[in-house]
Amino acid sequence: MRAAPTILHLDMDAFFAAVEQAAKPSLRGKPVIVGGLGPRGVVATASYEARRFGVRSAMPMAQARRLAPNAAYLVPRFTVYRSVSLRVMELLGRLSPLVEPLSLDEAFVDLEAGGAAYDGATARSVGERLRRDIREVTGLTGSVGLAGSKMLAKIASEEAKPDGLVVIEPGTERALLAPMGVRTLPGVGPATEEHLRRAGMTTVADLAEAGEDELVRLLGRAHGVSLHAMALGRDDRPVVGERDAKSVSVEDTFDVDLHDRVRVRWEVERLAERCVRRLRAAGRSGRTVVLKVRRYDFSTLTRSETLRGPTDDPVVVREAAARLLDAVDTTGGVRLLGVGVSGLADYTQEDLFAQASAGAAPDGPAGSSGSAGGPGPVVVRGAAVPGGAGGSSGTERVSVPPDAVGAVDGADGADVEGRADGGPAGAPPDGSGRPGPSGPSGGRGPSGGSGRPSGSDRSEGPEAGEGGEGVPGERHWAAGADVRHAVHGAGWVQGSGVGRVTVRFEEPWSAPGRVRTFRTDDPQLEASDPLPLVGGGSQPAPSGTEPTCPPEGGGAPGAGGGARP
DNA sequence: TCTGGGGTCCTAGGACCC
DNA sequence: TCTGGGGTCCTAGGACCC
Repeated sequence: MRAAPTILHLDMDAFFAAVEQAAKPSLRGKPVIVGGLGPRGVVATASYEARRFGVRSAMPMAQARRLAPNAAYLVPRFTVYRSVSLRVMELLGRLSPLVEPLSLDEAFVDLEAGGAAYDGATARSVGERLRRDIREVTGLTGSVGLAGSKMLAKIASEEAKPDGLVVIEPGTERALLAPMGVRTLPGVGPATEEHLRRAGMTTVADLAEAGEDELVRLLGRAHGVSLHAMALGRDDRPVVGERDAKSVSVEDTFDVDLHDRVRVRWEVERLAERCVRRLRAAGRSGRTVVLKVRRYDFSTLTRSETLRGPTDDPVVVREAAARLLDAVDTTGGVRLLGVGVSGLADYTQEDLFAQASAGAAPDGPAGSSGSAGGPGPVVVRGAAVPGGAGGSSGTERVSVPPDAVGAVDGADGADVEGRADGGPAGAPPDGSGRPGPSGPSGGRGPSGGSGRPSGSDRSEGPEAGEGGEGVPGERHWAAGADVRHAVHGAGWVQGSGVGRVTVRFEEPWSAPGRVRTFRTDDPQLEASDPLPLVGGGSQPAPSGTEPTCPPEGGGAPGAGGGARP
């Protein structure tokens, strides 16, 4: 809690949807909903136009379609969101060395640390300038909150939405918070809210009044103490820059529940390999493998196994995941499967190599039972070894021998080898022809029909390397995806079905474009990379036209029904 | 046509050790 | 040989956030 409102919280307005509107002129001013499009999809972001119909984040897509049947429904394009986000984060970096990103569209900035502001007036002008810069560089709007603590800065930006700025002057926070609902405070979700309500507390003032002891009794130590402090407006959490990830995981929800045990196993192995690819892309290895299973009735369980040393070997992770699956009853059907790795080690393969060639390869029972030494640089490779409390399992963990280099940088060497011994090959065991769940919905990919599973993969890794998911035979065109036609140029998929695909040909800087329909197997049509949103640096300038301002965009003439895929 | 995907943090019990 | 007690690691689950 500081005496000047020099903690800034930025929250981009309806980020994914706003990016889509900036990229697709015909959608400006119209309801746009981004999320999974399959039968089990949910809304990731709804534009403000769509919110007027009652559509909200995390709402099942089916419900959104009932509320706003004429909205444009689009699959997320994380590559684009990530690049826009990078631009925004760069702007924040100019204000202070202390920037704490919370997600692609949100961050805290410590203005004091950057010497950018020292009181309410300077903070406000920094915030206003930031908003202008963001608009200029990205064409999008963001809301800014300024206060003396993170909690209040975040509450302020929420109040500022959309497209605004709010400063909470230190000294006024208690009075401001008192009448607000408990859900305003970070860390209070539906469960805690209900818990508190049953105890007769619905406002922040109620919490402050209840006292710390009472809240601890009700909610447990950590939660109770922090909630009481927050209710009094006290929050000393510092803004912290880049933090290392603590786990990496991937999961898929299937369009229809999986019953076939062989298929379930095959999916688990596939997920394990995807997970390892992400792990490696981040240059890390991990010690605990976690399997997640959500059953037909939505009950969810996790099983984990801790190895004797960290690994990034796909074979090891795959086999551990498969072992964990063996102990899970899946009768009744499986809705979701996930594989994760935690207990991440900091060093990379390069370090290990250096270490191995330096002859410093560790020996002896590192990290075995007890605390001695912690997880040393012991890489589990080849032989999978649970390192449970007893540590009795006889299998040897293997440290990296110098000659393992081939397997190390040839990540795929290990991969291929793994497949030879029964790992997932190119097609699912049930012969359904595609790895993705094939359901009544016509065989869309996992994760709600983005077509390609990576469509909803927000990994920072090279998601294109995910194997492409090439469906032999028919091509699938996801709504919102970028395409290029040999004659008509750049466009995006507005919808597809019964052997036809409808494409709107327009670019971020063009006027709303025309729609044409093709056969799904039209050889002149191909998937393409996304176009950059706005000029800037190396990008093609939006010659002559207005800088992209999503909400207006010139009224989107001639877009009768244009928003509907 | 019920409920995504990627994370973080906390709690609680049991094993194990000193 | 009656039951202490603290610390760490592991596992499982739950709440929450975007």
